[in-house]
Amino acid sequence: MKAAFDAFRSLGHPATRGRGEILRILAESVIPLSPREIRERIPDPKPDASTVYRNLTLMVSLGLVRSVALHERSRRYETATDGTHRHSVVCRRCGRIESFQPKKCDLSRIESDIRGTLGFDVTDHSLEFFGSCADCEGKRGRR
Amino acid sequence: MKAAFDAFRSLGHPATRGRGEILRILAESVIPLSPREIRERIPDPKPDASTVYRNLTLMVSLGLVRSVALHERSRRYETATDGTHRHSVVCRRCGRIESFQPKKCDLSRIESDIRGTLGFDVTDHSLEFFGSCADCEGKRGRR
DNA sequence: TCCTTAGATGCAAATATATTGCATTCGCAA
DNA sequence: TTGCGAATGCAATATATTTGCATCTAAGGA
Repeated sequence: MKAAFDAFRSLGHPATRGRGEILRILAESVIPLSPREIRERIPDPKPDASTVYRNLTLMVSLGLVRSVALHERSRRYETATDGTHRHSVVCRRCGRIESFQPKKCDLSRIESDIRGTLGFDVTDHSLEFFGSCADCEGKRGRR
Repeated sequence: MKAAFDAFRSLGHPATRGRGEILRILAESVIPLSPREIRERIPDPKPDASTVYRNLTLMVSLGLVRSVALHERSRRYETATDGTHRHSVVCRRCGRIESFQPKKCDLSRIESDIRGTLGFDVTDHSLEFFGSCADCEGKRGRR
């Protein structure tokens, strides 16, 4: 967890326990977490919820964390420090979430088309999949 | 707008003015709209906000409308009746949104991989791009 | 190690967004 | 035209997020 602290210091922000905990929790999770879930996993004494929000915002702007939108009421966050990029798969029936690293995520063609037609310089994208997980799939029709 | 009314009736739901207006407004918009924006565009007398929410939820479940998550506080909605599928591009600087129809959106490879590795039956996906629009791009560094 | 200070935190209050219960009204099929 | 089940308005409530401000703390310098 030393690395987490250095990440903040080297970017000119004090390293606090809460910040370290948030990064640790996100690094340990295999799926993106909501601010509430993150806070619940921090051992007591927990930081105030507002602190968690403020830190997540900061971390996103520093590029340490990425926000993910899974069509829920709140946003989720995932670690971005490992340079990887994950996509989430959400079950529309039970809400189960899984994340995976794409073998190759080649959207560069689309991104260059966007630059050409809309003049946007695309820096990143967000891709989520929705459907039914294996369990719910098996139960289909049994309602 | 007759079509909109028939869409509801044929699905077993009464066609009301509010429902027709919501579908019309979404069909006329070139970008996804938030519930608030949709309601603002409905001529007086406007339906109650709760009615707008209830109807959007219904329309999503009927497949008439699709929800889009652009990493904002609220969800946005777009028409789904034309069978097309759009992707949004969001400017991180000014918030400007543009939508486009992908020439070809071939994520079927990824989707079949997902079925194979995670056992999920993927029925749809959501893809958004983020970056800087042409205007903001031009202003870069001029802060 | 102690001191200083910019920045971080806790707490409370304010907003924004979304949902729900219930009485009333409306769409539409007979 | 009438009756019923579904839709709506309204008010209350829930949830998510943001903000002001007083206090506390991390981290560099003396």
